[in-house]
Amino acid sequence: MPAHFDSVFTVDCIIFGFDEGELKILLIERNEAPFKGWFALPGYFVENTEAIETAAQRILYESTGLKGIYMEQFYTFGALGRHPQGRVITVAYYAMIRLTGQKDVKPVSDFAKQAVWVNVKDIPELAFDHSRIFRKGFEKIRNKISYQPIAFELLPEKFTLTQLQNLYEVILNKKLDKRNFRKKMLSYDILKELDEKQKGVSYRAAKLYKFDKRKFAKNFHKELSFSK
Amino acid sequence: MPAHFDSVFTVDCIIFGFDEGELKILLIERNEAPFKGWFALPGYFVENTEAIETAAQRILYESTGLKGIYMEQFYTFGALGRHPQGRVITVAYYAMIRLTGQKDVKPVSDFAKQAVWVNVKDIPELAFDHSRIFRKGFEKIRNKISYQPIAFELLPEKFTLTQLQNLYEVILNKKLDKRNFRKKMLSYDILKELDEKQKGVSYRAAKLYKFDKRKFAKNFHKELSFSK
DNA sequence: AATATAAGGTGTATTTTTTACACTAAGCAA
DNA sequence: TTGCTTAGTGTAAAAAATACACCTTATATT
Repeated sequence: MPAHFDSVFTVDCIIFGFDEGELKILLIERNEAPFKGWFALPGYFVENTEAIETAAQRILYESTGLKGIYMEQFYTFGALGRHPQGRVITVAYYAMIRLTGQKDVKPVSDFAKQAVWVNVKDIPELAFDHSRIFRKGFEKIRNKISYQPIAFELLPEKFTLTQLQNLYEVILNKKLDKRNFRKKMLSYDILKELDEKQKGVSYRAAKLYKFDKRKFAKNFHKELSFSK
Repeated sequence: MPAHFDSVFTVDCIIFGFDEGELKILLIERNEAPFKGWFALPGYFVENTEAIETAAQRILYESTGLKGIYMEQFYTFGALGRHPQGRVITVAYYAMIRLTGQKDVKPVSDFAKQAVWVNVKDIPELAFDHSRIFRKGFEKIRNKISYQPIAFELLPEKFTLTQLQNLYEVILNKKLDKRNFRKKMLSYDILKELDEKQKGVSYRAAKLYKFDKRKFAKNFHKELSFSK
């Protein structure tokens, strides 16, 4: 690696997952200088023959083994001095993935010692300006969830309304009213009620729902919003 | 200029102005290849010792002679093949400026033959992927105006409610109801009513208002929105 | 001075959306 | 059978959004 960079750019990714009622992101522990031993967002240099999008997809794949996940670019960081070795521009993306719980995450690249899922409430100080990048990205999805149904990507394909509400609650960081939440969510008419019920719970099982892309495309001109 | 670039990046700016009831952007006519003779967004390469923000400010200054205007980064374009000479990443910003009508715009740099204000409804096909950049930026301010008072930056310091409404109408591209608009805008309590009236009109003069930053900071937790 | 012209400025009733709030039903476990 | 835990439901009140039309005021014209 060169001692000093000239106009290099990287892609960093905030990869969100929802697991056991907690919103988490994937962090890697760096295995090389600078910031060796620190936690950081998964990211790497972009090849010169690679579109930014493609680089983001590659980084996601190297971090999680997943392909074809929707990623959204949310900001580009280019302050002087944000990288100790020289001028680096970073294009930041976020992704939301479906954690089935059992799936282990094994980063392929060797610049990372390990990858871990960390609750968004417990994010430590990160390498470079990654703390700032994280805050900006988190704020972005918090805003976006209010008018776009991005939350479904974090849930299993079949989910209960209570799970959906919990997810909204952890993203928005506030309690919502159960009746109002259900009323409103159902009123958008973008969910498909299944004939199935939850299994393996030691109490009354809840109905399962699916996100219905077709209905969404037809009905979704209104905006979603939750204030209590 | 090199025949082929390696990992170079640029900043392009959409500079909005509001003049005689029309929303316009500043375009330059390119004076060098590629796309010589085409219209393009003002933009240029970023120096390696320059923060992205600084480059955006510099480009604004070179295009308009203005300094210290608020600019917002809205997207970074990095598809392969978007520049005929090689890989170029472009960070796009928009700015909103106060056109006092008489002010001429004289671009300093010699890569531009001329700079012109063009109504957003009459934008021609632009160089590179600038048409796409424009559309994305315009969409952004259209969304943003609904919940942030960015519109005031386009108006003279003192303005009438009708002027403000006209501006909203051209940005949102729809007619608004006069009584509802006024009621709502005044209800936010972010305007200061002045003791002055419009001058030089051949009909009843309207009251002038100012945007009141203090009131805004105090009162503005709600969101602005207009649907009719 | 009278009149015409053009935009300024205002209120209310209706509909829609948001909010607040509490109990019964169902399923499992002991 | 009882207890525990979450599922699931409705209504009334408040707030926000919408639809809608006429009088006022300043200037220009005759």
